[in-house]
Amino acid sequence: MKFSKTLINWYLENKRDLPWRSEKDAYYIWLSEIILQQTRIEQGKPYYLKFVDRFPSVFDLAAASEEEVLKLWQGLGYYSRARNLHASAKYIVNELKGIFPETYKDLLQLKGVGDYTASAIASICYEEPVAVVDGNVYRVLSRIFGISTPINSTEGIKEFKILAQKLLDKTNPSDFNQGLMEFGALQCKPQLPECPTCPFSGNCIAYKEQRIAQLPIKLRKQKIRKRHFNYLVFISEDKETLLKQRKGKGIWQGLYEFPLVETSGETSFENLVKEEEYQSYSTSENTSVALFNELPVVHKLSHQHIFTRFWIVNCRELPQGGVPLEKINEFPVPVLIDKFIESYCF
DNA sequence: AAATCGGGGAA
DNA sequence: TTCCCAGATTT
Repeated sequence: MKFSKTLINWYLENKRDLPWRSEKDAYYIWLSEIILQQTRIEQGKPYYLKFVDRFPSVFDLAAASEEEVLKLWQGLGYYSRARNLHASAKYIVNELKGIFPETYKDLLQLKGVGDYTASAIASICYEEPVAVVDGNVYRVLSRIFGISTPINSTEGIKEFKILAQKLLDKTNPSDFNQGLMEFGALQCKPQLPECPTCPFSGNCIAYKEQRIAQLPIKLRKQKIRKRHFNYLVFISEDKETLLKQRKGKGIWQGLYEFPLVETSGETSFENLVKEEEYQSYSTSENTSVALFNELPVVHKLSHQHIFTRFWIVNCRELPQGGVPLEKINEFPVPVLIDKFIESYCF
């Protein structure tokens, strides 16, 4: 039987019931696709429900502040997705009169929408015959067709896209694309795939040659950078603290955190404030400093390990821009900061 | 072409 | 621990 026919039959029998499934409105599909980038369904699902509830239309999303969008995104990671989502919503409302782009080519113009997401929206919402290639698709195709080209090489990216496009059922792109991904997620799993019950096992090259565990092939392992963060948690007598918004290039852009002193290693409070601008009000009289955690909290990102110490600085008053402690939960913060706030209980 | 950007779940 | 997740963007 034809590949696409077998696949779609499997999909119609096995597909999960998900909140965005059978949805055709591009706004909702777009929302779900951005949320699910590099994110497991089970992790993204509650966020999707929150966003749909708070922003039922692209107009609601466009009218919100970036801070509110980031607050709703808090904990999901890759925060540029939230900022791009918000920017694109404003672009759609202001430049396109709220009408969503309807082709792969036009969808690509949206910030945060690349080849995968444009293909997903175009095929699911408009039945445009463009194949999606996500992590699931790489795995399924590399195994069934026995392809050893590294999936994160320029060659591989091109080769798998062409193959998926060739296999695509042009009369039913939506079910084909979703079926291929669903098949990878449920049947052709990374570990211990369900080969005995697989409808393709008879034609699967990796299965025949016992290379299931070796495919797909992925190159390079990024080395992890170690960093040392010292957060100054000011607490004034009128129960205020200081928060600063992260700007510029690195991690957590747009999120808030306590005043940060990054050092090359563990350090003392004296060394901490010596070179920083906080000494004006952190070393004056009537202040007391206490190291909250002797053992650094290790916050692990996929590309860096952050060794963190929190320093509690009780002081009489803060210069300006203090945040009342009861309002601290209104700010979008990294998980690292949120966990501290939860554990400290001001 | 390679680096960067989060956080969590599973083995 | 290690790998991976409905990837995109910057360097």
